[in-house]
Amino acid sequence: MTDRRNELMDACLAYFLAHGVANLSLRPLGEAVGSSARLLIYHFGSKEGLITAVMEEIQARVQASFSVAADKAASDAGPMAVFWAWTTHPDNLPYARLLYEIQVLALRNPEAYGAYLEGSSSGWMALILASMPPSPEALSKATLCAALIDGLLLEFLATGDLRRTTAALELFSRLLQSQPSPPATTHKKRERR
Amino acid sequence: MTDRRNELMDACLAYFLAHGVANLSLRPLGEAVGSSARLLIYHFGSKEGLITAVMEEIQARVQASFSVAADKAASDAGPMAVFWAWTTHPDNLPYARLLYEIQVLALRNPEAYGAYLEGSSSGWMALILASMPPSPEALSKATLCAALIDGLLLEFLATGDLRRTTAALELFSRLLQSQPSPPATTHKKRERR
DNA sequence: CGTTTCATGTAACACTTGTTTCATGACCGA
DNA sequence: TCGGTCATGAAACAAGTGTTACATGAAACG
Repeated sequence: MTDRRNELMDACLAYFLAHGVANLSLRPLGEAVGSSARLLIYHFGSKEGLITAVMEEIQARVQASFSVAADKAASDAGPMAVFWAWTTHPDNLPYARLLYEIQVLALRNPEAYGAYLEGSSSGWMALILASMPPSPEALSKATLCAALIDGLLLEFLATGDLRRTTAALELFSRLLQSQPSPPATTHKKRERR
Repeated sequence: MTDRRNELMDACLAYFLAHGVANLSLRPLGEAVGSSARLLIYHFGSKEGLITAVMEEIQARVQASFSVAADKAASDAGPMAVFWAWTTHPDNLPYARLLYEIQVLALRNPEAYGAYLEGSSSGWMALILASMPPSPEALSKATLCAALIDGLLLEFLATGDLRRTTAALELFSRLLQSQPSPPATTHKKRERR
């Protein structure tokens, strides 16, 4: 019943990753996936329905793929290094690019794209917070880490310079580990790692 | 001679800041600026010519506005704090949003938008590098600072949470100042931790 | 077999896109 | 006053947009 629909969904997903969603047009998309604009509307109701369906699928895949990677290397390296390695992998990079695109689109019309932002930067915040020991600065620290990954990833996408961006991340990790405790706490308690 | 053109340019610039450039359409733009698509093409040659002209003007304004702010508070606070305060100012924020938009657009078609990326993240790299003492880790450090500002700004644009993002930036500044020297220099190899 | 549902193709509809053509004033130097 | 740029308007053009109406073939089910 939804057999052909699933096939189309997979093909559309690949097309989204390759061409983005900002200037999406049904007729070229239909032709690229071996179908037609007519059938895309038939199976997904409308262009917006198609985008919604595909983006939900993308979000599910991203989370699934990342959770696998995160479990596998839970305490192997730092969580940030794990996430960085996963995101910059060539297989996963198109997802990041697409999520950036949607995030920027959502800045202008949140009612259309705001729903997909859960999987983006602020969505990872909770995940980061959960993997951190609670502290009065946990929120700032999580924001810091998330923003840094975001910025480095955008820089990597723009320049393709994996070495420089990775070096910057490693420098940050060193900074983070060298100073676990903020300047003014009650009384300098030893932090064990 | 180019009198009316300058008026139109100013109005278009404001429209760009308010509505973005991704889904720009000449007829609504013309109406919004008290003109018509016909005249926009007449004065700027084509839609692309208009975008080029307006983006160049925007870039000039951004650099001018920021250099003023930077001179005024050169060593007042840290350079990052100065830049952060300038960027998050409500008057300047639309510029950042537009530059993000163009940066993401440039990820998909660099031949159209790549030229405007000089004012964006990687463009600031040289500026940051110049304001830093030279060191073997200067490049990583500059990349780190630029990416962090980028990520935090994107997070601020998406969530509007100025307090949290600013706190994260301050935490980062503290981290940076607490560890000015990298781990492995010539002497002093007691970096074992 | 008849009927109903699903999948698909063709063609159209109403609309928007960037751009161009033609025409009309307005102003300005000669 | 004449000629010539400059600015502007109305309308059209070809192409592309999402979407829909109509028709058709196949397959499933009674």
